[in-house]
Amino acid sequence: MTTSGLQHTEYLHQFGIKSTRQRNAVLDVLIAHDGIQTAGELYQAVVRTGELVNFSTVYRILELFQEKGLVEKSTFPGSSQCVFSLRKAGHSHHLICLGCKKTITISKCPLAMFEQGVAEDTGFTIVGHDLELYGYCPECQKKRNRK
Amino acid sequence: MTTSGLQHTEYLHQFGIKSTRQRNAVLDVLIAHDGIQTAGELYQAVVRTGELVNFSTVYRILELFQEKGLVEKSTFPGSSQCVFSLRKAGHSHHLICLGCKKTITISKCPLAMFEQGVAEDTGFTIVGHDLELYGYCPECQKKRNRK
DNA sequence: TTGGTTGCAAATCGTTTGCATCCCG
DNA sequence: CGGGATGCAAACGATTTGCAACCAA
Repeated sequence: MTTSGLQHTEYLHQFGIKSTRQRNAVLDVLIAHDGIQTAGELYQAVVRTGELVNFSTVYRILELFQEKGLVEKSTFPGSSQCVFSLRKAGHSHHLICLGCKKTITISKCPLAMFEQGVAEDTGFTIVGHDLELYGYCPECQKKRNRK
Repeated sequence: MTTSGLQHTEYLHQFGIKSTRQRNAVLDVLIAHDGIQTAGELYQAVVRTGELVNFSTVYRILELFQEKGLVEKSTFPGSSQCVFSLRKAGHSHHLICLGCKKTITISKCPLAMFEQGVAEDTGFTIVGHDLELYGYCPECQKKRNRK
């Protein structure tokens, strides 16, 4: 860990989250990796930074971060595994490469008007949606073509 | 079970699936329930019809049905549980009530053009997407307002 | 000081698998 | 009859929990 610890503390406080060594470490990893990762990958990454954090603590921290709106929990397409990502300002979605799991954050969301229409048609109050796009990134496309 | 067994057999054959007592029973439940359900709910429903089917068989059948394009596997928002639903003709999505889990199938999908734009921007080949809307149905809204 | 946070280990949940038996075609 | 389908029980991976020790405020 570097001098960023203090900044993390402030950042967490903004979300009403008490700062601890472990939470700073998890936040570090979330910031460093722009995209989605499973709890396991996140845990591995924390360990790699040299910080000692228990696996169940990682889960508890992720749950807390999610409640406070700092991270977003979603699901890797097809699998039943949860993935986590830092919530960006505003509303965004992910484009996920099925080959290498590379993730691109998409800040445009085409659903606002659509939701409104659906709400009118159904009488539902729509509070949100899950949207993930998936496909293959340029590199993985090449690999697939070679086969 | 009623006389529908024979119809189910034909239906399954259309998908290249051999008919068995257990598969007919699962298909029955899938047809009866318009919307998504977890493997567990589906299993319970099968048991309730009086058919004897093993839990792991249900999983195997659902996996097979999915491979053959008869059912769709997705994820319940927020949770890590898989849910299954009969695949409708064409492309569709679900609007899920967070209160009572009632599901409405939405046959419109606003993403085709959006995907094209994202593909051009990123160089990705986009092969699909997960989209689920969630909110509260009219009944559950009332319940919530009473609190 | 003290209530919230963590580590540890065990429990739990959903899902998958190996293998012997069974049944559809 | 034969190969695929099933039941059973055990394995499995991911996630959650109870409890005692610990630490940030």
